Amino acid sequence: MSSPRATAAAPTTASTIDSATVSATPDKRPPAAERVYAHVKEAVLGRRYEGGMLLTEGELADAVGVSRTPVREALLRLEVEGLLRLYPKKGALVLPVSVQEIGDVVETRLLVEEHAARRPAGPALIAELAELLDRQRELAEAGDLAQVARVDRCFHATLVRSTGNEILTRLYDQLRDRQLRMGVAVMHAHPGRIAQNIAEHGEILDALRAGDADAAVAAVHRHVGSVRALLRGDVR
Amino acid sequence: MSSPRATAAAPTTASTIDSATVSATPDKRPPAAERVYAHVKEAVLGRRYEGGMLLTEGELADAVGVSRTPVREALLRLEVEGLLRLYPKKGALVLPVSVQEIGDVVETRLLVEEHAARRPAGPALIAELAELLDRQRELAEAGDLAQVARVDRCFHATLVRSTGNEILTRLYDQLRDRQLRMGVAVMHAHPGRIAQNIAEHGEILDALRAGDADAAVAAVHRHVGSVRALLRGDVR
DNA sequence: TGCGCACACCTTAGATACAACAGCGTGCCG
DNA sequence: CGGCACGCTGTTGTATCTAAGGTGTGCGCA
Repeated sequence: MSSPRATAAAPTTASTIDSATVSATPDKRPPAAERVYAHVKEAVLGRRYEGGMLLTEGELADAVGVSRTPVREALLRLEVEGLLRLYPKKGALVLPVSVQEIGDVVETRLLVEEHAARRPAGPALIAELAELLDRQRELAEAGDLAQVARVDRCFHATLVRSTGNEILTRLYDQLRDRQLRMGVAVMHAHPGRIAQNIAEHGEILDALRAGDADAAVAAVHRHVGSVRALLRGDVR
Repeated sequence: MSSPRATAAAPTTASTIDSATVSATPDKRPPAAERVYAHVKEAVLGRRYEGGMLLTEGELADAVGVSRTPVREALLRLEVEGLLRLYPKKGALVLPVSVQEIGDVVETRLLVEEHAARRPAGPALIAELAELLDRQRELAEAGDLAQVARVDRCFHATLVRSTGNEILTRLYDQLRDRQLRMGVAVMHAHPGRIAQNIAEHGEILDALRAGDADAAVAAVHRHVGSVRALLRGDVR
């Protein structure tokens, strides 16, 4: 634990020039500080770092095999995203999911998505959404739950992106990340939920196709509403 | 526009800091890295660092009188807030305000504020807003434009905060910051605007008092709409 | 004269070293 | 026996140092 410096992580120690430059190293350098960010984020979202846990820069530095400097960077970004809270001289607290947070996330999602659904949808958008929906159906039949969830998220993200508003798009992505912490097992726990999910997507798409803004908003409202119900039940 | 190199040496009007930091005050220390954040943010919002300018860590470190490490931290935060864009090995670009950004900010403001206005307002909220409006009237008569702007912002922020949604509250604050870059001189350039602003606030408050959600939303819509018109005209 | 290559400078990226601070336990003193 | 104070430990905050990357410029060569 207390080994201060990374001893193992030396992929670039290959001193022989030729081998290093040409073929031996398959360019194994995902931007360093990014690794920490990805590591922590994944761990927090995947609940491997549980809420209430206190992370320290040193620990993470060891765990990922870098120094504290990039760790700091990553922690800062994650705090802005609302996953951590940095305490001045104590460490980084993994924020526990609160009822407040769940409510806020869902309310904001609803606000953004309804806004997106209210706008008239062009043919390109409709085609894109239709394809995503098809894909989701296939994956659901194949039983690939993880992929289903991915496409589900993509469906919504596409809708939001269609507003052309970068602020909302970025915000929405963050919301989905935070929501990930709340309901990872939702789909898994309720297999029937997948069919309902797809059906609701279909309703949204149909309303958009028909150019009926009110219906689209209503469909989104129902859809997010049912997600909220699931999350409420999933609070621990 | 195309000036490639940063000519940012001059704007260090805050050079008085160093004298303050060293000896003048014995036990006074505003959180260190925060100073850089405040410095840069203020400079960017106040347009002393103009859009398109390329800041370097070293310059800022010198300017504020700290090392590059806290500068890095500040720059990172500011990038997330959308004021800067960090280019991998070049520096921090002060993002120029674009038409796209103006549109996005106003659209998002509108979305959030309308949402807030739609909710029924309790007596406490109404009282608070009424007091702010009064204060604004007084300040306007006294001719204190800066304070008027401050209270104006507070009025809206209070309304948004009344939703109890922390995500929206934080978002809204950021939006107002970004808007600051776009229309600092708006109020000053159009003195008659102040009266209109106060009148529009009054409309919002009245609608909330009456519990008429639709009217409140409409009033907010008009208000933000007129702000948008001003900003459009203020684009340079 | 024009093109290309190489070097030099300026930048960030990351690592490490150092200082200050907070919390806490223990031991001393009343 | 209780309270206070001191010091120890673990943490972040900051500074400095080294490596690597990129860009522009200038020189050499065709």
